[in-house]
Amino acid sequence: MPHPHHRGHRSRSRRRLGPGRWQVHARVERFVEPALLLILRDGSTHGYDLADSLAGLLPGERIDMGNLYRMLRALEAEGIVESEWRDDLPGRNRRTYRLTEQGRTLLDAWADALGEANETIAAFLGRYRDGRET
Amino acid sequence: MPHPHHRGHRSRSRRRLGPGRWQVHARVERFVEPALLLILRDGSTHGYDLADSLAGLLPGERIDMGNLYRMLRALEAEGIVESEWRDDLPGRNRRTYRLTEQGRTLLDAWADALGEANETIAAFLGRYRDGRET
DNA sequence: AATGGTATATGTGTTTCACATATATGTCAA
DNA sequence: TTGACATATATGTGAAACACATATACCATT
Repeated sequence: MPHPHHRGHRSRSRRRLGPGRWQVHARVERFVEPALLLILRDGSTHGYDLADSLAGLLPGERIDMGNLYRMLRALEAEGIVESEWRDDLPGRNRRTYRLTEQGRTLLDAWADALGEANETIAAFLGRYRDGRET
Repeated sequence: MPHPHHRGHRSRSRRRLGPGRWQVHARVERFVEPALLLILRDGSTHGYDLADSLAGLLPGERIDMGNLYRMLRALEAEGIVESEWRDDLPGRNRRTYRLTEQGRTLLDAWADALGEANETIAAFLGRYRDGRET
């Protein structure tokens, strides 16, 4: 039984590579949520299958199944998604999720917000490049 | 003396407005850091003044002075920025920051990462709109 | 001397998240 | 038929990022 001990404190967005070298990763907070909603808008599925679909929308991100299921249950408690146990399908039983009307509304709100975020980032990059070119 | 009690748990990225209505805010994690570095690349200043400049890069965000100063001190500990106390300037004493070589390298890494994030968001929005148009 | 703006901090609880672990079932091969 | 492995759905837990509150001190103006 190996000691967990003190696993070195790592930032989520920055990882040290060497003196003065950082591997940086820019993440949108809670981005799995809108990704989930978008996938469910295009057809209902179950949690485990959602992980595969998420990989396409989240390049370079590792999908955490634990947090994914937690999020699905939270979304259901809020009326964003609805689920149903299916035992008629091949393979073992699974819970199938679909988007509600409220979920659709929330997806639209996320799309607006992500559009704004994109403009904010674009403005940053514009100013960044302005300074480089001179 | 008012009780802090249980201040209702608020998400940073979602705020309830009514049943089925959410105010959504898409944020890039740790975005103040690259913003800070970009501002310092274009000229050194002190913390309090940085807050004003940050407002331009972070539309709709409230700048937290406490966390801002904490971040500046952390960046200095990592060699990303350097600071100097100035008592020769008008007004009260203040600590003036400037970007180091390492800081410049980190800024470049952030710019790369933010470019990727923008593409990820754009891909999301593309798929979102594809579904709407049909 | 009191008020208010400037300037730099620390304290602290919540949310988000990474990583570990638990549990049960279906499939396939030795 | 047992063992290994993939499928499928969860819970436990600690750390990082952050929002909000508070502290301190100086300067200018009334």
